[in-house]
Amino acid sequence: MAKRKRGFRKNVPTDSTSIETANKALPDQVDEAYIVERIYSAVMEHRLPPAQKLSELKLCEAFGVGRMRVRHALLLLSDQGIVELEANRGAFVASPSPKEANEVFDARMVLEPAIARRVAIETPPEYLAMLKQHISLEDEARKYSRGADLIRLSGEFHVKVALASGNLILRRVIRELVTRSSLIVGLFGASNHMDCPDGEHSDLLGAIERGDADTTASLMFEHLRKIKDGLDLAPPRPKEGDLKDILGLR
Amino acid sequence: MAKRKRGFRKNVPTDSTSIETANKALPDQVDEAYIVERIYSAVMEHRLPPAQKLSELKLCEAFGVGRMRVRHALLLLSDQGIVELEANRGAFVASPSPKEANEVFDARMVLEPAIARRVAIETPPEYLAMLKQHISLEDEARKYSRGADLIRLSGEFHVKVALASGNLILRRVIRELVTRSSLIVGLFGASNHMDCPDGEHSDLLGAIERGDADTTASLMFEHLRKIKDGLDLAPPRPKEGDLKDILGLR
DNA sequence: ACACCAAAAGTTGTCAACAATTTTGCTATA
DNA sequence: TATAGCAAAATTGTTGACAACTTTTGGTGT
Repeated sequence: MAKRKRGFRKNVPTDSTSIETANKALPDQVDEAYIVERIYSAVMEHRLPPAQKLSELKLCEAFGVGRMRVRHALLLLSDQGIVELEANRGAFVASPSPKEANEVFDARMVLEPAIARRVAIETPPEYLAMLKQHISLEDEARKYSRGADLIRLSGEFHVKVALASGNLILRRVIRELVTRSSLIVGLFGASNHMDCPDGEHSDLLGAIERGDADTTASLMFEHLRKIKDGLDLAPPRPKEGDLKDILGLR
Repeated sequence: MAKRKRGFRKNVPTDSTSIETANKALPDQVDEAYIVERIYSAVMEHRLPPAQKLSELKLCEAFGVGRMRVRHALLLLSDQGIVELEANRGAFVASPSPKEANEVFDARMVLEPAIARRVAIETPPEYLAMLKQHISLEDEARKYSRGADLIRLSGEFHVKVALASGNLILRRVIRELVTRSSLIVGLFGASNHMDCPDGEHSDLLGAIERGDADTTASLMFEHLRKIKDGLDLAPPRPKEGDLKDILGLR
């Protein structure tokens, strides 16, 4: 990512927007990477819904930066499938089609078991501790029914497993896919959907701790399959033109 | 990627640069994706060496576009580790450190066997034909000692295996890693280095055709290990300041 | 001859104005 | 009242000028 030396902000917004929900102070230097991170987070926490318009002006005000920074960030996000750019119409949070959704989960079911297997074979102890702590956070969120936190944590677990490989490239790949999955779950998740069924992360960690590579891989695979099966991808969502069909007019 | 409707070029360059080697006519619409593709290709064919300066002005002339397009392309490339941006100094073809090189091959050795396994389990016939044809291209290049072609084809084979999964996300991930590998081989490849040893791609395809998933995965793993072992990653390359050490002065 | 400093040249980063397009709101007409 | 057409407003895309920084060049003094 680009390095910035002289990244001075011009004006700090007084109000917080839908993206800057928590009244966190903005960092001294707001660069493209920071904006990308914040949008990633907002998507992961289901605060930015699919197809949400991302107006340049609003983002400029939210982050207190010029339009260029925002456009750069949106370009990067679009390259990763998190945002869709339409010429002269602006940027929108991606709204994956069922076909794309299939592709994302298909990719995850190929990649994540392999990564998890590798983690099971050899995990630096500090990463094991991180995973353990993460699961206790999940338990706590579940215990106190903090739904929003649980959603975020469920996704983050997968990212942390990838991180536990010690390889930042793998983390990056999985983070991208997990974020897109978050959009997909928001779109296609049934009402009674569970993002990551209760004990499964815990079972996975157990297999990793035992160094049981095969079990780890197959647990990860089944775990993802279960999530995917919980989605309702069958009927392709109707296009704009089919509005009449949706509303039963015709 | 951003869609463009009115992408008119302003002036077509008369000379061809190091990037625009083949005197191919530029497409009507030169968008960011096209520039990115061309730089990808140039890196894969070892025509753009690591640390090569990518001047905005020269790229503008080469592609006949405004500075904005070029900057967008460079930003995307830097996000993928193909290009490094230094503030106020410009863009350079990435020059991976031994540590990064390790990380890239490490990631490939985790991901590619899993992808290859999946391809072995189920390959649409049209992709099988594509892989076969590709190997015959490689054979031809070897036969007539077309070294430059062989380098490019060796890398492309891995991308095509990923493509044979039918999943474009997987293709994208592997393409990024293969391109970075091309830089790494250029930097750390021993003089007698073989990018992809002779018969190995052929063996791999054989295992895929037989549907032998386990063999496919392990062949891919060993293949990558062999390539990595052919590199000389041991001594971290000296930094600029250590020039005296290199020249034996001090 | 060499180190040091200053000016100049060249390149990148930023901004603001403008152009192009889409969206919105209004008006006239059937 | 509903609709088509048109004008205004809002938003995005692009360009060119300028500012900030780096590198090179040339000069000066020791």
